Amino acid sequence: MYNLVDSAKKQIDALIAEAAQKAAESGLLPANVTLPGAVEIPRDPANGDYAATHAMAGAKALKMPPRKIAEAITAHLSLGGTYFSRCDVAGPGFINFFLSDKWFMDVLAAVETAGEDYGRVDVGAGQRVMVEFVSANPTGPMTIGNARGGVLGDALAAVLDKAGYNVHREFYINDAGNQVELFGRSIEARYMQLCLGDDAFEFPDNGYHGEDIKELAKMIYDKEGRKYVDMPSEERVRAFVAFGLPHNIALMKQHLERYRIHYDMWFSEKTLHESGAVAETVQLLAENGYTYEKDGAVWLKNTELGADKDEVLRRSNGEYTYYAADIAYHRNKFITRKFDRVIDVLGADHHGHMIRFKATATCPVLGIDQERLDFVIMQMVRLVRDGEVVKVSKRTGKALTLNDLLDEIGVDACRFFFNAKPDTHLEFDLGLAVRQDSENPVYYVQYAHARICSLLQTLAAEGHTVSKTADLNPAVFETEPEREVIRQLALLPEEIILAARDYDPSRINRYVIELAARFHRFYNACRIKGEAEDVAAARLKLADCVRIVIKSCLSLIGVSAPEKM
RNA sequence: GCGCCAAUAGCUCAGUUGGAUAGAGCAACUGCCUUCUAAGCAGUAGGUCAGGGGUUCGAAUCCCUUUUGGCGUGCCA
Repeated sequence: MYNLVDSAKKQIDALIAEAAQKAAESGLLPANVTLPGAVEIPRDPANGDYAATHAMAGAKALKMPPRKIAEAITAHLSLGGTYFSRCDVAGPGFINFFLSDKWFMDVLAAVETAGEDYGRVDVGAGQRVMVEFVSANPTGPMTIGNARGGVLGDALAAVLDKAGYNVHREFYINDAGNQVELFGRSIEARYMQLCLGDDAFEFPDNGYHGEDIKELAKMIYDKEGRKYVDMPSEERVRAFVAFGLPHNIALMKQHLERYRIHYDMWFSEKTLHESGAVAETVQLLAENGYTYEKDGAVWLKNTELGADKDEVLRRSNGEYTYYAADIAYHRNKFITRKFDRVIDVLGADHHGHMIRFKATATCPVLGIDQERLDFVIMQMVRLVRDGEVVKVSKRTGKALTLNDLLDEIGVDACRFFFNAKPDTHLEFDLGLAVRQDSENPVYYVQYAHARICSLLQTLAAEGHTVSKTADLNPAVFETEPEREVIRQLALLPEEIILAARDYDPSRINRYVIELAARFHRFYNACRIKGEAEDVAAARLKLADCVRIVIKSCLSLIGVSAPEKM
């Protein structure tokens, strides 16, 4: 575990505390003061590699001008044996620290030692965390919204893994309930129309109008002919569901694998009904007075738990609702399978459900630890074609499927593009996305990787191989572009910590774009061939470290790192 | 109506627990390949951080409010 940024910041905290103590002893500062400031990385490197705000933050408590406090501190700082070569007081009272050569070398050494595991931290301490994501209804193909949820969930899981959590990826299959019934009746209608003519059988209200339903009916017809025509409707629908669901689920698995998403488990909602877990959960709530009956249905007193409305758990027809099953499902996650933390990645169209479910989770008899249940709500994807918003709906069948999207723009571009901050709306312009040119930032990053691979290969052919950090001249990185690259390399562990803390894997995109940019700048400003031997060796090492980190970041977000472009 | 999310350059978006002169990409314009990949780099131009109050040494960031947009508010999932 290497985190040179954290090490440097901690050193500064300690240095300032020590200097403040000495300043107090010499009477320059009041005694027994603790300064609350923070250590930051200034935007402009002219303001130092790190800046401490302690003097400004403490001005009020000490009743002294910030600059005077800063000067009292710096007068007592001893930087010998630290990562810093000098420090200044600047602006309103910042104490700016400048890094020494040793720090830059230690960063490269950290990348060298850890390899592609560089950036790993242990904030998770091995806690078991489940990330449930996509969980699309198996009543049709996955859409562009699922494309976003898939990337977000999978990359979040990868980030949490790198942050030291024990991660489990799960897909919840909604293979029970009304929508499944409707799915079966939609196939039935298409099948009967195929056998008896379009007007011979009425299509159900709110049925699924997609082409895929017609194809399923056609497959049944081609395989078994008119066998089902005279069967009672109920039996026929059951048979069609039994055919259609596994077919669709297999297809979803196939498409998600293509999207480089692999689940540890596909969890069937139906099994919760069959095992009695749903009935048991509703029973438990009823026994403890959290339910009431109205109009023949069983309701959950969710308003008593802080929600804006009550929920039906068992419909008047005797069937349990999705809501009841979802409670049972979360009891399964926490109680049966004992996950330390559960994260559900949901679309914004489910946020109402999330809010009410959070209220339900406070119900003490359920044993769901709401402190350990988190939601990532991702805003909708707006699909735009030629400047016009395209309306999509699974039920009307007018959706662009995930698989079509992968055909059009490729897995890499798709994974990179959809890994955007969850809580902002994402505009997806079809015309733009189809373009496989430099407009897409994924090529920018991949190009940096390919460029380095080519560079290493070319130089290796001339006898220049990558050295060990220990063999480098420690004072050789003199130019700003070189140092900028190393500063960025050092930042990865912090990025992993923040991405895991905020459930925002898109930080990795931004991080790796910035790393690539700094590398390209370095590449244009600094040559390797023809330079003095120690300079060439150090720069080659630098390039190799960038290669390692780009590759591991891309792998984290599920994007390939080509060696040639 | 109520609830959740958002509003930053012409467009798409960054902006680290409140920090120094608000950044990048695209689009526009100007340069840079007989030398390691020009899918690259350097530069120019572009801003009432939606509007208005407040908190403090200091606000795009925190609080209040108004406006605009998206989503939700089913015995659907």
